[in-house]
This record gives sequence, C-alpha cells and structure tokens, in this order.
Amino acid sequence: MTKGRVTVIDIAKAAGVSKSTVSLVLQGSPLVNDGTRAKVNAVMRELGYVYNRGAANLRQSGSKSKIIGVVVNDLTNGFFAELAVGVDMVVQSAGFVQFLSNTSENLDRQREVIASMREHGISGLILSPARATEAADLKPLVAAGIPVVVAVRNVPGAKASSVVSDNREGIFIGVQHLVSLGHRRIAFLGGFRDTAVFDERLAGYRAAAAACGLDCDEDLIIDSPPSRAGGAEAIERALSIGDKPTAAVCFNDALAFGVCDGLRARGLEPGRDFAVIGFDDVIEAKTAVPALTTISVDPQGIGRRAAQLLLKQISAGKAEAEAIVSSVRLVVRESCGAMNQPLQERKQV
Amino acid sequence: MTKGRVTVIDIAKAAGVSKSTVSLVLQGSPLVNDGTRAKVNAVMRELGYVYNRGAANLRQSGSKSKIIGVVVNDLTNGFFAELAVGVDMVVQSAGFVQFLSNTSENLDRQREVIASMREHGISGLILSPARATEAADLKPLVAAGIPVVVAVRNVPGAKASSVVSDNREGIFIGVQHLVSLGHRRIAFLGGFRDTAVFDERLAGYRAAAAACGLDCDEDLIIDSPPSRAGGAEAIERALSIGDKPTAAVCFNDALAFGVCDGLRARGLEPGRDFAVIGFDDVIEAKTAVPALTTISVDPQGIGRRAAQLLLKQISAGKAEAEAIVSSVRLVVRESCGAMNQPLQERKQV
DNA sequence: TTGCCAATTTGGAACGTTCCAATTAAAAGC
DNA sequence: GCTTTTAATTGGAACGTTCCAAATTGGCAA
Repeated sequence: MTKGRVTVIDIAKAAGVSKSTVSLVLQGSPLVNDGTRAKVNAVMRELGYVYNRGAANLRQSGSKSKIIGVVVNDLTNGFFAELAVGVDMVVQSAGFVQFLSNTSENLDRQREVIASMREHGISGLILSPARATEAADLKPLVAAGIPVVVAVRNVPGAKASSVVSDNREGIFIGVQHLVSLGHRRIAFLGGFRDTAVFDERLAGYRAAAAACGLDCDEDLIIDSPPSRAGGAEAIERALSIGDKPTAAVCFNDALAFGVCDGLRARGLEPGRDFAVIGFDDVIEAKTAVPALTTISVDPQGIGRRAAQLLLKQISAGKAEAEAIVSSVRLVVRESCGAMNQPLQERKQV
Repeated sequence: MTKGRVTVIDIAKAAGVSKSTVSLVLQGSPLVNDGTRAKVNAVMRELGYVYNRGAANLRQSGSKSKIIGVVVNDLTNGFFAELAVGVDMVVQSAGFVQFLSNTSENLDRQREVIASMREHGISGLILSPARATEAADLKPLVAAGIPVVVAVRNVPGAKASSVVSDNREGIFIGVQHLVSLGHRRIAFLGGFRDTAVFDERLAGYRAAAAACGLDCDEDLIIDSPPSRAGGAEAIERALSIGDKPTAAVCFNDALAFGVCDGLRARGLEPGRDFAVIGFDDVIEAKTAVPALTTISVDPQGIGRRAAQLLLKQISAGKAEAEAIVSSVRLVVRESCGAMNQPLQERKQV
C-alpha cells in the first residue's frame, strides 16, 4: 500500500545494498555473496516485489523478451486448440509465456495480430496461417530477425521453418486401404485447390492410384469448401458422374461427415454402401455413426515440435529454416466398411 | 538494415521535428498540425518503424499495457477453447492482446502463470480457475488493483467479478423435464463435492425435487470424478441401491457418456431403458448415439461477457465486483427418451 | 509599436531495469 | 610492508517512450 509499485531501488534501500546488486540477484548471478543474496530475496518477498519485465526488455533490447507469439487460424476447431496446448507445454516449461490469438481465417486480422505482437516484442512466432497467407505477410518478421515457425499449413515461398503433417502419405495409405478392401473407383473429395495442403494430399492420391494401378480419372477429383456442407455438395457431384465411385478419401473429417449426410440423403449407408475415409481424426470421429475411419495426425505433437524448433532457433540466435513433417497413421473404424468384412480379411489390413 | 531498431528519435530526425512531436502523432493527439502529422506518418512507414509498447508502458506506468491475461484450466476441452475465443473477440476489437495460458487443472502451474503475467504487466485477468483455486490465489492481484474476472467456476470468497452459467437453473429444468416424462426416481450423478459448481447444481436438483414433490433420497446423490470413467462408476453405484432410479441428471456431458457406457454394460439402453441428461452441450453431444439430451451453456458468450466486464473495469479505474450469471437452456435429444414418446406428449415438453 | 492569445512545437526529466567500468575489501604472494 | 589477485559491490549511463513545463510562432487588437 505504498505509493507506486515497489522497484529494485526500494529493495536495494531496504536491504542496504545497491540496485546493481539487486539486479544481479534477480538474474541469479554467481557473483553475489550468498548472504547478500538471501537478504535481498527476503526483502523482496517481504515487500511483495514484482519483476518488471517490460523495463528489463527495454534495456537488454534484444530477443530476450520471453514472449512467444502463437497465432492460429481457428481456435474453435479442436485440432488447433490441441496445437496451442502442445505449444504451451514446451513454451511454459522453458520459462516463456505465450501470446495467443485467433484469426478466424481472416487475413486482415492476422496482419493486425502479428503487428501487435511485434510491438510487444515477441522473441518468436508460431503461426498456423490463415488461408491464402503469403510469404509477404511474414517478410517483415524474418527481415527483423524474428524466428518464425509455420505449423500445419505451409506458406509457399516463405523463408521460415515449418512443421506440417505428412499429407501426402496420409492420403496415400487411405487410398491403399480402400484398395485393399476391394475398391477400384475411389474419389478424392473436397478442399480448396489453391492451398498447399490440397496439393500435397492430391499428390498422395495420385501416387497411390499409380501404385495400385487405378486409372486416375480426373472426374473423381472434386474440390469444395472443406466443411460439412461442402462434403454434401462434393458427394452429390461425385455420384452424378457416369462411372460412379464406390469409395472416397476426404479432405478432412468435417467434410467426411458431410459426405455421410449426402450419402444418406441418397439412401446410401456410409460404411455399407459406400466407403468414406476422413483426415485429421477430430474428437467426434470416434463417436459418430458410423464411426469415421480417418487419418490421425497429432496436433499436440505438432505444437510441441514447432515450439521446440522455435526455441532452438531463438537460443541459436539465427538458424536457417528447417522443415519437419509429422507422421500420420490410419485409424480404421466403421465408415470404410472394413468392419463388415469377415474377420480373417480384416486381419490383413 | 541500420544498426538497431528504428526509434522515435530516428523518425524525428528524418522528419525534421522533435521526438515529442512524433510521440504526439503516435498517440493521435489533436495538438499536432495536419501537415506535420502526415509527414511524420510517411517517414514512419518509410523507415519501417515499429512501436515499442514496452517502453511506452514503462513511462505511463499504469494499467495501460493493452495486455489482458487469460488463464484457462483446460484448453483441450472444447468448452474452454470456445471461452477463450469469446474473450479474444472482444479483447482484440478493443485493441488489446491476450496472453493465454493453459493450466491443465494444475494449481502450481496456475500460480506460475499468473505470476508471469503480472511481471508482464497485464492490465486485467480473466481466469477460468483450476480446481481448488482459493481466494488467496487471487489476493495479490486484486491488492495490486488489477481487475480480475473469474469465469465458469466461482472462487468462493474472492473479491473478484464473475461470469458463470446458471448451474442451479440448468439442473432444475433438467429434473423438471425428466419428471414431465414420468420419472420419479431421478439420480444426481458425478462431480466433486468440494466445488462451488457442484453445490450450485446440487441445489438445483434439490429445489426441483422439492418443487415436483419428489422425495429427495440421499442415496440418489452420487459424487465421482466428472469424467467418462467417473460416469461409468457412478451409474454402477446408482443401480446397486435398493430402490433404483430410472433417470439421471449428470454433472457434465463427459460423465453422461460414461453413464451410457455403464448402462450398456448392464444391458440397458440409454434413452429407452433409462433416461440420461448431461450438462454443457459439448460438440459430441449431438453426434453421439444416442444423441445426448443436455443443458446447453454458451461458453463463447461467457467469454465475451467476461471480457466486456473486464474492459469496463479497466477503463473505470476501479469498479466493485460484479456477478453475472449466464442463462442456460435444455436441448432435448434422444438420451432422455423424449423421442420415444407419442408426439402429442412431446409437444408439452 | 507592444502585448496577448491560440496554435504548435520542444527539450529535458522521468519510468525500472541491465550493463559497463570502476571501486572497495579482503586475501594472498613477494 | 607493499603490490597483486580475487571476490563482491557499486554508480551512472543507457534502453525508447511519455509527460510536463516552457518556448516558439504568427496573428490580431490596443
């Protein structure tokens, strides 16, 4: 209840030392005598001192702010929430705090948020970019020597590190699984064609088709918004072509649910009459009916790895960009129809 | 690519004015001549100036930091993620940024995180407290005159504002609904007895029982961890008593799912042989089988309100504590059995 | 001319820390 | 006893901003 806040000078006065000594104690310097250190610490506790990081950052004007920025495109989505949690885990235990903001896929907001974080002197940024983010959006950051790690979605051309899941491989094993269940006409449904993730997943589809000797009919590749509604729309189009598919790999789980809706609207039961595979393994995937077969990625793991990479770059001063791909795995549930097969066949999967 | 970062003094030199003038421009003061302002702004853009909020905060040593801290107990849980998003929405549009951290229900971590936020000079805190948080944990904050709003869970005895959902009313209407479906033996399952939320919900249960003329048998009140496993355990105990219940209101949705598991393990089908009502309306509630009848609360709305309240208190300098209760509503789905009833009866619900 | 007013602008002194060079105190070497 | 070494401490100058009181304009009435 003194006038203002209690500063290092107040501590110094009360402990009978100089402010410099108090500062040394604060930084855990070995130069200071144990007795003095104890005394100073005692006084600090007594007076209820709280460290002013702002002032400290000002002086040691560098990347020592102990703040790392985290910007995600959709925190409502459990996937990205998990990502943020993963980041928080490693960031917190390294004594940093995280500035977290949500852009809701809005590029302008993303710019604002990043600018604001710069003003606050973040020492690094982890970004799960909003759709259509360009390298130019990250340019000022990297130019200022602030390490940036993009996660989940790549930003083409950006000179930043990245941690993304193995999109190509994921769709590849999905298609492979469907082929092993006897499907030959397999559609690739959903997603925006102008995104890097789409490209990678489509590449996986093409590679699998080639590997399994399927003819890769362009009619079977259908883009649409990666949402539930987009899924219903996509399956509608897929079933309107001449030589109909009997199975589909979907851009993500939300879209796969929409595909299930669309199938039912046509009187087809997903998992029995048509095989569906999603991507992401969101939390609802296992409780939905039918339970969704999907490609599981580990968002929390991606978050952790992104944070580790960022911290490494921060402490290294300046490291060159590094790209990590996080592996994925197929989770077989009901929507692919595998559960309908006789047991001896299922064991082969 | 000059030596260090570009400061207000660099701008002043380049624009041929004094640093004070630049500062005035920065703050949008009406004192400065339009021509000068334009000139300064141009130079700032040209030199790539970035505002140093840390330095500013240092001078105007007050609650002007434009940072608000948000601490949630479990970001993995979609409920709290939504809360954070709600907060972010209003906080961002007020020109603040949010420091978000996750405590994972860990009290020590919560303390660390709050301390860290204080060091960074947050101008307010929104806290969804970890279990067993005590008023003492918030004491230093409020003593320092930092506005605090607790959300979702109340902290008994804390001199802080709060935004919580109407727990009492929620369980009340849940029980009432079950009674309207003909149930007389209704259990209250799950939750930790030492929490404020438990008390409120139990009070709702008791009030509804009294209002509907049920005999409120203490055997029907069973506490357990509010998790899926805890639900299975709770229903097990509930069905082992002499005069078995035919329905249950559950502490939350996760627990309700566990109750469904436990019922099935006993050969009972939830929704047909036993009515189950959850609380929270998590995202899986509508896709589960049977779809869960539950009390819907609006976490994003709570977040928004909490943020608005906090901002109000920040700008007001010092306002006294205020308590907001956020209303809830019953979402009737399948697990309560209402869908099995003839249509004319359902309309009464 | 002189004085006065409004409109702009400005130099320093903060803010709370860290860092540097310099100082002091005590111990050690000759 | 005198220098040298080591250990511990210290004052003052930064850091980049805001704020205050004061100064500089130009116009305009007396």
